[in-house]
Amino acid sequence: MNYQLLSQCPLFRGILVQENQQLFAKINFQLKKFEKNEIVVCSGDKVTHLLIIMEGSVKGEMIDYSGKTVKIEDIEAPRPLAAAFIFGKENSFPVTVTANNEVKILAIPIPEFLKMLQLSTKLLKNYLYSISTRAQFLSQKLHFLSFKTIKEKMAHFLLQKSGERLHSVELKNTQQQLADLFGVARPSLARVFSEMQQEGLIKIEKKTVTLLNKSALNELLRDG
Amino acid sequence: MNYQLLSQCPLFRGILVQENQQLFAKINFQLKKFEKNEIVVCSGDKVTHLLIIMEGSVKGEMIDYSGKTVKIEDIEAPRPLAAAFIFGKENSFPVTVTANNEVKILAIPIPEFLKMLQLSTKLLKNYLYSISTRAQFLSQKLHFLSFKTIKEKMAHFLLQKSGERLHSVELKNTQQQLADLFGVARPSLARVFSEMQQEGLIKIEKKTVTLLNKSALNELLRDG
DNA sequence: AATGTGGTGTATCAATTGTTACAAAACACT
DNA sequence: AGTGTTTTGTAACAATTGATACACCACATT
Repeated sequence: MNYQLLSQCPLFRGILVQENQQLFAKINFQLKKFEKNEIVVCSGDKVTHLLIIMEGSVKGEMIDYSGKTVKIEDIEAPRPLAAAFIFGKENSFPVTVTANNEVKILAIPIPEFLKMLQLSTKLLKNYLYSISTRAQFLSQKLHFLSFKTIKEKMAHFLLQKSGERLHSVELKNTQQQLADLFGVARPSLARVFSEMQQEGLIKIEKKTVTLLNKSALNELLRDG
Repeated sequence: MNYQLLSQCPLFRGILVQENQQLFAKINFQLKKFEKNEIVVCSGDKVTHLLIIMEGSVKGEMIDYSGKTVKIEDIEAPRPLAAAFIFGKENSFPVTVTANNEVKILAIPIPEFLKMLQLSTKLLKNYLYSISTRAQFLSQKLHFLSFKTIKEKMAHFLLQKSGERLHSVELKNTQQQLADLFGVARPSLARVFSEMQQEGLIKIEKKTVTLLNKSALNELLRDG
């Protein structure tokens, strides 16, 4: 197996090639090959292994309620597959995964992976880091979506960017990119910008947004 | 320490009292007492310990950007505190935690907790289960919020409830409860119900919703 | 039967946002 | 400076939803 490549995978980052070799020597695992268009896992399959793509890329497709398939995302080597679904309540794949090209996949049975986690503190840390960070990311995203109006989202965004001390924010994205991030239409975003400016909440000069009234911005979040 | 109580905590569920005793004998930990209104952790503090509330309850408060505090939630014993923030990228508390009454808190340094995870397979499983399930929950919630119109949310809800085979759904909640779940106003929900009925998508009889055109419902999700 | 209560269907109006369109401004490149 | 492209500001209108109000129905209680 290519341990050099493995160490590029977030899960095994920072672990010496030699350590990995010793680690894998103690457990059972399989290295599976899939031809192009071959199905790797089916939606609904029980998750029994940790699957790590070592070579090639796969696509995830969801089967909708009428039977049609909709492409979700591409995953490229070297990355684990559905890491959040290994140990959770719902332990069957939500998507059907198909090989985009010739693919090599490392399959570690869950009990074996548990063993590995207990053998290597670094691996355990890496794994906990990855799923915790993902949970944090989701949690933050969810909090962001909980703001209903564009003005609230904007206030939250600006306050977060500025931190506790600063009173100005440098926008590094275009309005269009910001609008996409917020999930709103670009003119709507621009309208909110000019409204907030008229209300004396912010001042916009080119790409710099100055927060003139942080307290008022905060109240927008609470009352909304 | 009260190991009986500990085993009621999701993290230690299914582990014999005796095992827990042996486990805790091998590590360093502290049992801290806090008086009412005493601050347990401050927003911004580095997360250095796993904190588990053993007795009493605490409240989490967020300090906003202008310095005011806003209550977020109450947490009652026995439950861990901010379990998702222990190992993630952002490893400082997002909230300030204060004791609601006299509180006993079990504090395990992170390196010690890692040791415990490697010593007890059951504990490791429990912990992975809890944070994975949380990630799944968040992911699902996020997916749900990604639908913009009420009609889309409704279609998703009904298709999910009905599954692949069934063609009818029994509503176990009132419209008000459903509206709260969707985060919309009750009359808006009722309006969407009647619109979808007029369009021939569904049929409503008392608490039973019959899905007349699953394909059309699916297309609502994709195009929206 | 009378009454009260909670849930539902619906209408009206206001607020917010999306859509489309277009002009001005900023920018990059020659 | 001149030209073409991207970005921004803004307006007019449509679509969606929230807010409020009220009538109606089902049901339980008396």
